[in-house]
Amino acid sequence: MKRMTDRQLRSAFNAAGLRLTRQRLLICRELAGRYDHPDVEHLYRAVKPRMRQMSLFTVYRTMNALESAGMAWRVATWKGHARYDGNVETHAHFLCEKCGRIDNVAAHDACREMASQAQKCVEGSVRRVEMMIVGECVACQTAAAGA
Amino acid sequence: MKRMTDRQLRSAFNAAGLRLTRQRLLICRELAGRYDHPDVEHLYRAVKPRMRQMSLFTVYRTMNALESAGMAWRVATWKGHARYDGNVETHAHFLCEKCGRIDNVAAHDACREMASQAQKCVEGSVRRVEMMIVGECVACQTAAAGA
DNA sequence: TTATGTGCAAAGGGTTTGCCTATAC
DNA sequence: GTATAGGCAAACCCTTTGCACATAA
Repeated sequence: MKRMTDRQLRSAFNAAGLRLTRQRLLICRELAGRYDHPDVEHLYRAVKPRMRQMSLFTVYRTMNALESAGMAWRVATWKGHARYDGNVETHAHFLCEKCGRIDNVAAHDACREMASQAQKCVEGSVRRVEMMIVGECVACQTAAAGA
Repeated sequence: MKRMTDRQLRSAFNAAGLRLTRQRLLICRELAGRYDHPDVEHLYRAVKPRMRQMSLFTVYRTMNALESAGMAWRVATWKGHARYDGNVETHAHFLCEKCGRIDNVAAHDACREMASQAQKCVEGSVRRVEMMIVGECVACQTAAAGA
């Protein structure tokens, strides 16, 4: 999600037919400030201390709403957990299969190529493009070598 | 999975420390003959009539084994179902968010670019690259327009 | 022969849904 | 004021695991 004032965020929500509640505002702010592509559980744990009555269910529902509105992307599933990204522009990720770490990747050329080609390659409509490099991160490689 | 004789398939399994059982053979053959990226349930339904004692659990375990061995890829998750592909070369997919249809996509240039760049873009090791175009297929667009 | 895989049942765990209350518009 | 969202609990459903038996090597 791009840097937005509360007012801009409210407009974005309303344009999507959604209301901007205090819970949703807090979740959006948390997601926008993160680059680790958190799952629902992590978002909940980060946000709960700042709002006592925040519930895990609300985070689930908020993420579904954001995804439907195109304001956030479900970028991967790791060990059954959905992982989210507030950055809704075509960009690539690296997923470590061992620890689940997801990094942004600067594969600009490939992303440009894919973004520009996507619509020509398919019959239907294109909503977004996901590019993921799957492997093992350095930390896990080091740990495995040491063990 | 490439076209293989039973003998070649057995060698591939054994090289991965796996045994080629009648169940696994049947599942592999089914997966190799499909281009719709089936989930476990669909594989099971296709294979069950040809082997009475085949169990759903075995399909789950077989797919996990194939994935670990790099003989099949879990290419997407749709509505909580893991979807599999026997073709383990870098290629792109189109996923229809409405109906879950997954097609192969001929985005050769982008795939080549991504495959050649991937290792340069990340610190860790690269196991595979997934490229997915997400949108709505023509059938669903038509259905929506007609409704 | 012996480690590996299968079948079954039951548990596990992330996610969704129904209902009532609270709140954004 | 009214439709929408939150809170809670219970249900859902895909998937995994433990154990005894079967089987590939």
